[in-house]
Amino acid sequence: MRETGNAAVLVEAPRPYHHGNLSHALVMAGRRILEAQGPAALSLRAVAREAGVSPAAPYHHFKDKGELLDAVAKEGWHALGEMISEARARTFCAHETLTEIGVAYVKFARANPALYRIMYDMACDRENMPMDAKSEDSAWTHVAEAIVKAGAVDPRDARDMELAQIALWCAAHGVAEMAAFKEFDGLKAALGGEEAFVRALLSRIGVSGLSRRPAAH
Amino acid sequence: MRETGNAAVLVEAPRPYHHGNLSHALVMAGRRILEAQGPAALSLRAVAREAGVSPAAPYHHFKDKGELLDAVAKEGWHALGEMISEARARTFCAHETLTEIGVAYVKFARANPALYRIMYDMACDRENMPMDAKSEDSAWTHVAEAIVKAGAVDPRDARDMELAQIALWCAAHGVAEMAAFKEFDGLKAALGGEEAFVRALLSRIGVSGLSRRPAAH
DNA sequence: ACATCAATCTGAACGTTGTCAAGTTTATCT
DNA sequence: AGATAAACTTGACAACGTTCAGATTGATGT
Repeated sequence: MRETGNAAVLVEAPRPYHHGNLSHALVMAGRRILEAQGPAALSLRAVAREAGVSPAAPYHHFKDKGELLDAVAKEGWHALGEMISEARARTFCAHETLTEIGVAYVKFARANPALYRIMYDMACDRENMPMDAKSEDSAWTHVAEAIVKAGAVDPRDARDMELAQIALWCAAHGVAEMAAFKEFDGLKAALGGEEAFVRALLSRIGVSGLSRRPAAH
Repeated sequence: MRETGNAAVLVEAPRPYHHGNLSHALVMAGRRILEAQGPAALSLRAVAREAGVSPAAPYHHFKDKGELLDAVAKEGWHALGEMISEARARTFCAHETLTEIGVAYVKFARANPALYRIMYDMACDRENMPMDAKSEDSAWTHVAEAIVKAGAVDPRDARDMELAQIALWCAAHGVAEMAAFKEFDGLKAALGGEEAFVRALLSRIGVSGLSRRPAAH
């Protein structure tokens, strides 16, 4: 890609003036900082530093700090989508699929808490869904499929369909963020680890039974 | 703004050097800024400015910006607790109570989104619950009571009890944050407003039936 | 091959933020 | 009254987001 010299013995070539593709490198640097030092350390300048460029360089690729974070978030949603796809591929019965997708979602959010927070923040304002439902292979459509397979939602009732999807998303999001509370460390341990805790909550919420039509009260 | 003159015709006395009780005034100023200008505008200096003191004054009452936010959050949890109490007082049947508590929770979070975000952030790290369960009259105990009354949770199984409470909390939190997505504006309108949307989600998640023991899959 | 040009990156700057040390003002206690 | 502690101000520092005028480069057209 870059080096002109004979041997770049170490990792990086002696950084040519033009970086190759900085925008991608910046996003990666962002993720690295997020994982290593937490969300408080994620400054534009720190990202630029990590990528080895001047503090003003990012402005040629992103109009804002916000736009950079957007890109990081997009990356995150993509990665989460793959986790969900894998979870779906591992399962057979539809109820199981819903549960496993939920667990995968929560696991991802818990493994990258700072990233997940940014993903959520960025998705809030956007008009369009993070994982675009248009794509045939999106996680969103996988969930829709699983819900239909699982039963009682009439796939012709688009509104009800969407509600069920959102409800599942709510549950996953809620559990993911609650699992971050220190408060529950004791209970987690008592249940045999965080995954058990998460599964217990998801099943309490009735994720695997989300397809049931709600009882009129 | 300052005037020392004879009559403080308007709201405030001509602020003596010692502010009375600044800590409280700062918390209030914080809430005001949060509501009026959003979370991005909530800087220590802005809060101090709003309270009419120098940027360094808050440090005599809070060790950190974080500690100030903590205080703001505490205020928020208190206010939310009152909403929940009211919701409980309005209802009779236990299923209804659970639903109405959920709706009240979400309504509060949606009415003060920036404040709610801070409340969540601050609760994350803390060891102790935001609404302390010890108090006889806490919202947490109200929920516990409603869950027991609603049925199938064995109140002697403390662990199961706690799980049910957390599950309800997850649901409320999830719905509250999902309701912030612009994405769903269309669906909200189609359902006849945000409250209808929220109720549909909560009932889909099965909040009113949270007391059911989870089905083994 | 060479000049041109737009894209890319640097350097220095501005205003704002969180935080601290040192000084000033007020209240309280003896 | 005089001393002591509490509450507040002033002024400073580094770090941040952002901008802008230039320096550097790879690509393009001749």
